[in-house]
Amino acid sequence: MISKACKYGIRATIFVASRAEEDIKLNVKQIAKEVDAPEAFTAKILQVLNKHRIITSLKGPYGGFYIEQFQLDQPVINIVNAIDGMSVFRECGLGLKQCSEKHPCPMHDQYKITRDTLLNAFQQTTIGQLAHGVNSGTSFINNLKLEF
Amino acid sequence: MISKACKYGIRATIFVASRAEEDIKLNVKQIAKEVDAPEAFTAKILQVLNKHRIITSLKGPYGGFYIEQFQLDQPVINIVNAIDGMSVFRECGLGLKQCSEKHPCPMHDQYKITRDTLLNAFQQTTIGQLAHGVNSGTSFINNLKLEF
DNA sequence: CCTATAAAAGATAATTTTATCCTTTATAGA
DNA sequence: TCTATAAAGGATAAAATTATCTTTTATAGG
Repeated sequence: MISKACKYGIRATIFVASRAEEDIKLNVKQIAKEVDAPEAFTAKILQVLNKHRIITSLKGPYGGFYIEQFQLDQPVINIVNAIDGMSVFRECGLGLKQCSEKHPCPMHDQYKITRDTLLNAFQQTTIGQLAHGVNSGTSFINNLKLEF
Repeated sequence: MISKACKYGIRATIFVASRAEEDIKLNVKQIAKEVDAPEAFTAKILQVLNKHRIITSLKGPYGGFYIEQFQLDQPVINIVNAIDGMSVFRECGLGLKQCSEKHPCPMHDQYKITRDTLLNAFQQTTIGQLAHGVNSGTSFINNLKLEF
């Protein structure tokens, strides 16, 4: 449903947002490492996010990625839209090109509910809210590092 | 979330099920055509479905695919499980390898709800029920053929 | 203005998923 | 037993997605 690129993008954005207070910029290496994503691929995704004004970037020394106050209030759906587009929320659960109330697939009603539930979650939740969860230690954007 | 192969598989199964009454067997060509899926790929999928006893096949002349009465009562989740496996219903919405109540990603609760809603739909719905919808004309397994 | 740094951009590669083709096996009927 | 039919199985191929590497552009500071 949602691409791997988009998931990396959401995690990266939340990380950058979680550091909004500190007046520092994060570079690709730091971000990729923190969110357990491949570095070069993360760079591409950050590029897209910057282009869509989800986050902000600055080139050169002391440059990097950061998030501005107004960007913290953006809903998470903006990230999904930037990377995957909105079509997933219109697509049929059984893959039909035409599937609607008038011409529904056999699972239309049930699938629509789940699709809309997820869309709603993405629309109602802001980047700032998720970053706050991470900062307060109630949620995480990376995997557990198991020492051995 | 759910692969294209799985969607083709569900549509194909529903079609075969919708013809359970008639004592005929359907061949790959007929099935692929009816559900708007590529023929050779559909053949592979039908193979898997037969192996998992979602549908039944018979080789040779007058052979083909058909569904038995007891198979009509199977929940749709059995098709998903046969083709994609159950891992999608355990996977993290933001792609973390470890994501659980104890170590949740920032969207864990919300994503879990949608994931469970869909799982529940697949578990509660039988193949026979969906086939009935198609037979009664309330739902469809193929695209509209627009004449021009 | 020069240098070092970091993102942007462009080209390419690897992997996964989707799709096709060819050969083998099973089976019904003549 | 022979032939025709249709699925099963195996080997490839094409497309899409994920991932990497190299070059270019912007910018801060000396």
